[in-house]
Amino acid sequence: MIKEDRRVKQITPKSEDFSKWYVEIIRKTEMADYAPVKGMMVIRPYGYSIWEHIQSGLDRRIKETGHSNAYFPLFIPESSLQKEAEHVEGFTPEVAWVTQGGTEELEERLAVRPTSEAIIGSMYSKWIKSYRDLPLLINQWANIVRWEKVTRPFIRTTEFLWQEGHTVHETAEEAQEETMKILALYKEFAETELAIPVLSGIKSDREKFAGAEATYAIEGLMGDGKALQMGTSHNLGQHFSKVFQIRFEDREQTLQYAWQTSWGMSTRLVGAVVMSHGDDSGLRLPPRIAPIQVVIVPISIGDWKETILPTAGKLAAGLKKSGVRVYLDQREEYTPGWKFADWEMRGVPLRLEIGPRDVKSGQAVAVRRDTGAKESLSLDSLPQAVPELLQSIQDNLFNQALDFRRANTRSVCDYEEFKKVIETKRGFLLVPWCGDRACEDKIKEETMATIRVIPLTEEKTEGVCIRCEKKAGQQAYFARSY
RNA sequence: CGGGGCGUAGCGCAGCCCGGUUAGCGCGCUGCGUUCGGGACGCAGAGGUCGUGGGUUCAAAUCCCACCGCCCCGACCA
Repeated sequence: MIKEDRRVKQITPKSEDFSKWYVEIIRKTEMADYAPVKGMMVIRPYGYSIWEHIQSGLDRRIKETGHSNAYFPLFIPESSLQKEAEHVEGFTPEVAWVTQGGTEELEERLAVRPTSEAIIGSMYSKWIKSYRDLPLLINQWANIVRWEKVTRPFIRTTEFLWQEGHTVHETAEEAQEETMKILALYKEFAETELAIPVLSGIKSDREKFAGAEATYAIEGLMGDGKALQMGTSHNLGQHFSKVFQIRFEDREQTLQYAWQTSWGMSTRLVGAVVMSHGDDSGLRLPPRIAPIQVVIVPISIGDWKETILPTAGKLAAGLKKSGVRVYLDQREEYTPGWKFADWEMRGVPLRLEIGPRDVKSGQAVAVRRDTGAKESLSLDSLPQAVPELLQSIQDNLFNQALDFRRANTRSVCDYEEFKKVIETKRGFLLVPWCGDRACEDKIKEETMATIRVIPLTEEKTEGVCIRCEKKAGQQAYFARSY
């Protein structure tokens, strides 16, 4: 029998060095590679395919809720970017500038978009005249540049891909409704497609988007106990409409500033999938976003090309017909054992092995990536059984991640205990908080933990602030984060 | 941007202290053959601006300076 450790010799164990484990997975599975410019990466076909599946699931939901895609320019005139004071202040440290076109110095510098509120605001002011033009519901898929000091593949790169929704509404209520609708959409997406349970709620002022009235977010818990912001939905109020003069004549024939929202999710989600589900053997991909959902490995013995391959080929065709993304690995230069390990590392949810014994008995051995469980299934049953198995794997990955998050979410009232848990176990800590920025800052200074979200409950909280012992009106989830 | 570590073949590393033939090893890669139900084996091969640029020296992977990149730990952020 094969010992466990033989399978994993290529990857640093997760428990030994999480960061190293993460980077090794990204590179060894050929998801991405470092580019010549600091902080920039190439997304290779395997990684890009995961992103494409994320895109399609998200794009479908965005369209189903009435939004249309459009595309705005990469460059933003400096004067536009500087209109919203808080926005400029927030983004200035990480904006890349174009100062020259060809050999000519530009009269006005151009910002490479760090986000598109400014450029979109300047266009919306031209398009919106009447309440009849509202709501305006636009999304764009784009690349973004933020000059970050510390980068990590997928999680934080200088350039990244994302979608950003930018909507305009007649009333504050409608804008708020939109903000919450998208927050719910993001949560549902993360949980059903990525199999990552997320907390959702509102950000503290300290953590909110530069220029927003309020920021809502979904937060996932990664395998090392650190939180990751996975999507944000902002209620922009009238901040941008006032500076970009986005005005409309309302139903009472008075001129009003419009109410806006913006929201985004990015290629960071690919990193979230790796860090939520991966294990010591490599990736474990949720079937819904896996580039390959099922790999068929024929056991290459003797005259296998005549005796086994036809059956394997028929099986592959049958699965493809039932909508499964299947790959028949008929490479001759690798042994079956090598292929098993390789596909496990790449996170393929389900493997089907077919050897001489299986052909004889009309079966195949199915091996789940999530549990490692093996079972023999009849070939006839597979076109039905495989989609069910994939769903079961999807559900199990979600449940495992949920168990992990539950085990690592703690209610704490004592600050000493808080510090101890953050230091030793990490995870989410739900604690009473007075609502003061000063306490939040001190907690960050002293423990490196920040408020991830403040849950959206109507319930009143009893007790006193964990840090200052004033009366706490609310509870907040704290964690160390990426 | 601060503190620490690292950069030698595609990947992982040795060599560097104490400068001195053609710069090594494992894996991977190429060819041929035997194999193949959990990372096969034999034989033959290919592959290197020793991160980049300067300097010291008769001589630099090795010593000195600068720069670049990556990783970790902090300050800032999808």
